[in-house]
Amino acid sequence: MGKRVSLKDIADKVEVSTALVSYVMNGQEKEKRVSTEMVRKIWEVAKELNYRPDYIAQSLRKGSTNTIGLIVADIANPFFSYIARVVEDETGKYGYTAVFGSSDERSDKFESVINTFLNRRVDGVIIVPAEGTKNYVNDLVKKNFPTVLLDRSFEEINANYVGLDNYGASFDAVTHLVHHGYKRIGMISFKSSLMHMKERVNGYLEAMKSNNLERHIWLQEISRKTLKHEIKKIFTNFVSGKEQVECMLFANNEISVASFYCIQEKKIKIPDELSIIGFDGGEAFDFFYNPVTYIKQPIDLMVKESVRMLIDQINGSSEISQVILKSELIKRRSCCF
Amino acid sequence: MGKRVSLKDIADKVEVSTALVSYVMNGQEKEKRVSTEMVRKIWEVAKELNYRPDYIAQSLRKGSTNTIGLIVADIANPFFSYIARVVEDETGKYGYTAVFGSSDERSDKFESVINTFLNRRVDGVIIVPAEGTKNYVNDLVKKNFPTVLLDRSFEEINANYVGLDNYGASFDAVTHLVHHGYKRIGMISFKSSLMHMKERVNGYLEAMKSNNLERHIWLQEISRKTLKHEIKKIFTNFVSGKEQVECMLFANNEISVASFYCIQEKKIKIPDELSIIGFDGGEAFDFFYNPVTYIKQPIDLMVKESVRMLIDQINGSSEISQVILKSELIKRRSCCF
DNA sequence: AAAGTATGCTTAATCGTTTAAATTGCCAAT
DNA sequence: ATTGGCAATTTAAACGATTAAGCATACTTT
Repeated sequence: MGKRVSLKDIADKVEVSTALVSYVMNGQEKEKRVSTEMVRKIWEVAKELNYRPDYIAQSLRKGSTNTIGLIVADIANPFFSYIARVVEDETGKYGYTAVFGSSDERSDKFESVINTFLNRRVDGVIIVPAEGTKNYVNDLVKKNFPTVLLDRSFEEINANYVGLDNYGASFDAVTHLVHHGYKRIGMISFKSSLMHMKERVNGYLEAMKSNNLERHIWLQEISRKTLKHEIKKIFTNFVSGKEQVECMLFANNEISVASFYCIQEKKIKIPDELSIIGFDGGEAFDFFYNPVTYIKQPIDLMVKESVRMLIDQINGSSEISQVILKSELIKRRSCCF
Repeated sequence: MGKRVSLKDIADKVEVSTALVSYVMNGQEKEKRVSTEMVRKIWEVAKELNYRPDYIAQSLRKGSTNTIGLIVADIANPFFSYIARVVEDETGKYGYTAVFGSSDERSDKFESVINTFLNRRVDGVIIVPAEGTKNYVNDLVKKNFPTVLLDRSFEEINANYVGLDNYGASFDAVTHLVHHGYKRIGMISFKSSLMHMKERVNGYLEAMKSNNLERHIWLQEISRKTLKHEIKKIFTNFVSGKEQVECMLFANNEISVASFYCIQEKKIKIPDELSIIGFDGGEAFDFFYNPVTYIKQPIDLMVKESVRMLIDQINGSSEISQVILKSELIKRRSCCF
């Protein structure tokens, strides 16, 4: 493979020092008083040799890579791949490149990915933390490593965070259902120590209570590892009439999609036999035979804000802030019609 | 932020040279005859200081970054995000990290992304080429830069390539339809100079011809830029009875999904009024009110193969090969029922 | 004429590694 | 006594950039 062209190659050809070439390449010809004629010559040769700066060498010298890491649960999940896309575009605007990694919701993979990022000297990270990564994340934050938590956070960690008002989202959704006459409103969520999940559940519970529907609370907290199996069990019971529930709220898109498959298979009529409402949206929600009502997160806004916060930190700001955004209920035929 | 720990910090503390520490860190204690006692001490201090090698420095010195670049059309598109996920896992197995970029099917963005990759000194690239990038890709290949084309290729370029038997996929799909009694079979595809698109169209055309259905050829080659608008026009005409077509083959998932939205909106009955069949699959295909028959690409296999080929090249192999894989027709209710 | 200053360029250290080659002691063999 | 060999370690260059500091030379000032 053709050898790379370095500053030295240009310097040799023009018969000057590499310093001078560097100044010109970086547009410092004014400050460093390089003669007009020399600037011309150097650019000419640089173009002739098709010079490309070596970012690796620049990074080593400058101590920064102009790279930020994004770690999500699974880049193949539409929710996260959309986030990735916006991160890519947004960081690009600031002259940064984004690198991605999937944690699979496992703390060991999470750590391995983030260690790789750190070894590669990313300037900062945007993290959708996985279960059990609290201490690791806390260490990062304490070390003052530029970090922004996205979508999920931990209690007792004072970190930059951008996320949804999850409590309010659930609360409002349930309230909306109640206003449409539903009483037996249930929820399927993950057993999780992560704040966002807890808040979604709390919003549901509190909304039920404040509407005097405590006796109708129907909460299935399932484990991610046995997702499909547990969902299947729930709907088998539902079909056999064991579960008295008119409407189900799905706590995220994984649960939603798994439920959709089950509902489709068991030919449960939506919304006649059961109303449903989920988080996040996506193609599955749009094309389910009756489009599914969902709680829409302002992903673009969330990502823009988190990138901005991260870049601020990288540039030295030590201000810590939590940004909580409002969701929007997209009403469709799967309930309240 | 806490200063990084370097080899020198360990060396200073143990009072030896950095070379010795480097040998130990790289497991070369045998070859370099480092004393057992010294090995112990160095590891002890390394752990105490929590030493992490600086990949940037290593890369500069070694001339390789252990990174490969993947460039797709849009990381938010489920087809590509799934590819990205498999690439991430697969490269990980070889000790490589993957970086991603989206071209948005634009040659200028494509070049800008790949230039960034090259400046960052990725060891190789897996490319889903965009329209109009043939010359650029050709240059890479000619320079012997490790490159694998995925999903799409160009004529007259002798590059490593992994893709589908697109001609056969279309041909077989149409043949299958013919066997089920369809005659007026149409296709919607993109106007494109890219091989995979042309082949899909050719497969359709040839299958029509060899079944004596030439008179029923109905081919809409639309432009990606005006996708939604043109799709809308097509279905408006269809509804008004202007188009005599019983079944439509969608040339990729973008066209499919755009069509699904239109079909849903216009309440066209599938498969009663129109049968449909698409490429790629995904949640949209699964949840469309009648699940959509589609041509399934063996993505896992394709990616595994392309990563393997790329790593081979990086390791010095100069063998060039084209791997063409077979698709599978996933039959569902949107046609032939 | 001496001193000051503006101009245009070079020198050399530095970032954190890797690694070929050199060095130092020590012991055994001639 | 000299040589050779081995074990254990050090030295120093290299990767490709950046950048503070230094050094001529020429041009103004007083």
